[in-house]
Order: sequence, then structure tokens, then C-alpha cells
Amino acid sequence: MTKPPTRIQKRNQAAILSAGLEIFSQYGFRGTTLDQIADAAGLSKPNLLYYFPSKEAIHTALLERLLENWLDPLKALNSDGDPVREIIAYAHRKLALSKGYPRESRLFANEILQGAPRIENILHNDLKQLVDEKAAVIKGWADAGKIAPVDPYHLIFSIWALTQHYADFDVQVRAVLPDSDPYKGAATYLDHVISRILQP
Amino acid sequence: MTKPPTRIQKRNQAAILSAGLEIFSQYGFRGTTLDQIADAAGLSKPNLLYYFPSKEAIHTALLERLLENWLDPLKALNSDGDPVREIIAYAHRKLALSKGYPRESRLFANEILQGAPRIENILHNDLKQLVDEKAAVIKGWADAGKIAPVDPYHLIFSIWALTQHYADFDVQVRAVLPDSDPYKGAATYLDHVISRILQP
DNA sequence: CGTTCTTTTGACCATCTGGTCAAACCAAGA
DNA sequence: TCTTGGTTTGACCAGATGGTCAAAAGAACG
Repeated sequence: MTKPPTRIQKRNQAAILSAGLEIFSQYGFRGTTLDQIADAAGLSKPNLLYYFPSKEAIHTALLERLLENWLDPLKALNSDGDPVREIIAYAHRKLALSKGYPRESRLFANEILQGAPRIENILHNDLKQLVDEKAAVIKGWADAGKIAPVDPYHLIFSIWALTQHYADFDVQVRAVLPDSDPYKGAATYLDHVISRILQP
Repeated sequence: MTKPPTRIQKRNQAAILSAGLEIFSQYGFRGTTLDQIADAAGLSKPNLLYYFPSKEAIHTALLERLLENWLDPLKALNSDGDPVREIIAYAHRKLALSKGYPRESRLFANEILQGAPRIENILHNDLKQLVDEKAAVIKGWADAGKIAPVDPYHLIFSIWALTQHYADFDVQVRAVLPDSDPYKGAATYLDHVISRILQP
């Protein structure tokens, strides 16, 4: 019998999650303080704790929301489609995620860097199962000669690395790149890389 | 007139830096406590502060030590060498760095994720200058038709991403990979990827 | 307007954290 | 052995931090 959230609850919970994402993704869990989040959300600290019972709860909520969509791009890889097209499309979905949700990407990166204490089981279960499944599909394509005979696991890692790099190492990319929008050149380059990798 | 460090100073400073690297690389600057470092180094907290004046000082020392070698692999890229060989060799040097110094890689990743507050100027000066120089070399090779016409900046980013991923996302890689040593397959795959990217 | 339920806040607390300091301890050379 | 200078520590401190609570202030609705 949970009551539907009020207008104010919706607004404030959204503000807290948005603020939490901003801060957690930059400073990590331990590096973030409730005061920082409260400030960014425009609330007092006790008011913030009226909506979420603890710092941990905010972080958990953010991770859960992130993981809901994090695996979608890979899930959508279709074993019946054209191999090269499918994998390129996957890489582009991942790049779009980095571009559209860089803070989520950094939140995830922070979690992994710290040893993934809160999502280790998800990595070992959901993620591993999904990757195993799709790796098998890719291996099938390779065995059939439809793509180059590459290790499917490392292929997937390389797509993760190539795309998430632009979100996670944003500061470095922008420090080095003369161009103002890294993602423009990134998409073109990604096309080149993946199609070259896969050419039988 | 600085005195040479005593035997005990050498031992303890090394222990502190090693412990600091271990903890900082996992929890980031703010997520790390002096007690954690002191514990890991086998010293009391005041004793630790006898050797380094502050938490900041330990972190700075580690970053400086790291940066001393961080750019070497790229510096060694020789404009007179064989283009494809040179770039592949560079990628392998980077991969070796990830394998041999994963904690340093994660320390760097943490710093970048947090917006690089302590090394922003180095990124904008030393790093940018070096990358600009080597990107020009690579562009020359591309223009001469010796390698495929790729954007040299994104090529360099992709080498960083592909190699550092194995150190920074180690937990995730090991959660997914059936194999026990990710670096074995990684080297082979890296060879494949870079040579395919560069084929004119 | 009055009642009820939600929302907000100021004051407060225990614990953690970076850092200090004087005093004790110890290594090593004269 | 004594002295000197480097080393270690227990006790301590101020400020930060996660979290609590009772009471005040606002919505919502008849």
C-alpha cells in the first residue's frame, strides 16, 4: 500500500538524484559529502535526509537507475542482423551513451575503480551472462567467416574502452584536442576502427 | 645543503609511498584517510606525518613520480622509424605499463575522473605539446600514404583507451573474462586492432 | 477556517579525520 | 659510555561529517 509520490516529493527526489549524480560521479562515494549534495540540490541536509534515509541510499538509487539502461546497447545486438552492421551499431549506441550521459559513465567508472564493492555480484552475474551470450554470437560470426577471427571478449572490451574513454577522461581529451567537440571526430574514427577490425 | 636520507628514512618513505599508492589508487584523494595509509605502511599516524608534512604531500609525491614515466612511451615514438611498427610498439609499451603498473594507472584515472585539479596544467602544457608533436608526425605518415588516413588525435586516444582499460577496469575485465590472465589475449588483440586500423 | 498530513529547519550529537606537540625512545659515532 | 640527532608515540585538538529529533511551517482539503 505505497502512496503515490506527491508533486513536491517528485521534484525534490529528482533534484537530489541529479545533484548526487553530479557530485558522486566526480568525487566518488567517500569523497562526496551530504552537504555538497544538499547544496547542489538546494535543500538543507536534514531535508535531504527526509527523502533518502542515508548517503548510501542516494548512491544505491543512482547506481540502480544507471544499471537499468547500462546493458541495453549490448542486449540489442541482434544475432540475426548483419554482423558488421550490428557491431558498429552497438559501438555507436555506446558512444551515444557516453555523450548523452557522461556523469553516469563516470559514476560507473568510479565504482569499478574502487573495486566495484556495490555491484560486484551484478558484474559476475548479469553482465557476465550477457557478455557470454553475445560473445558466443560474435564467435559464431567469426567462425562462419563473416567477420575477422577476433577474440569476442576483447572486441567487446575494446568497444567499451573506446567509447567510455570520451566520457571518463573528458578533461584529458579536451585538454589535448584542438577541436571543441570531441564526439564529432570520435564517431567517424570509431566507424573506421570497428569496420577495420572486423573486415574478414 | 640537504642531508642524504638515512637508511630508516629511505625504508619508511618507500613504505609510505607504496601504501599511499595502494589506497589512493583505489579510493581517490578524498576517499583515502591517513589512518589507512599509516596502517598499510605499518606506521603510526604521527610517525607518517614525520616523513610527509601532509596527506596532500604524499599524493603529490605519488603523482609526480607517476608523471615522470607516464609520457615516456609516447616520447619514444620515432618519426624516422617504420610507421606501423612504431605505432604498434607504442601501443605495446602502453599495455606493458598497464600490466606492470596498474595502481599507477588507476591513480591517474582517479585524478582525471575528478577533473584533474592537480595536474590540469600538465595536461594543457606538457601533455598537449607532446601529443601535438606526435600527432603531427602521425599526420605526416598518413598524408604520405604510409598509414591509413586517420585522425591522429583519436588514434592516440584509442591507444590510451585500449591499453589503460585493462588496468583501470580490471575488476570488470576479470569478472567477465573466463581466462585467468587478461593481458595474454589483450596483446594479441591489440596487435590485430592497431595493424588493421593503420593499414593504408 | 480548521484539521490533518507533509515538508522544512535549527539545534544537536557521536564519530571521524587531518594535523600538532611535547616527551620518550633509539641508533650511532666519539 | 655518553652524547647527539634522528625516530616514534600517546594524548590531544579543531573542524568536518553522517545522521537525529522535536518543533515549526506549509500544503491540502473538507
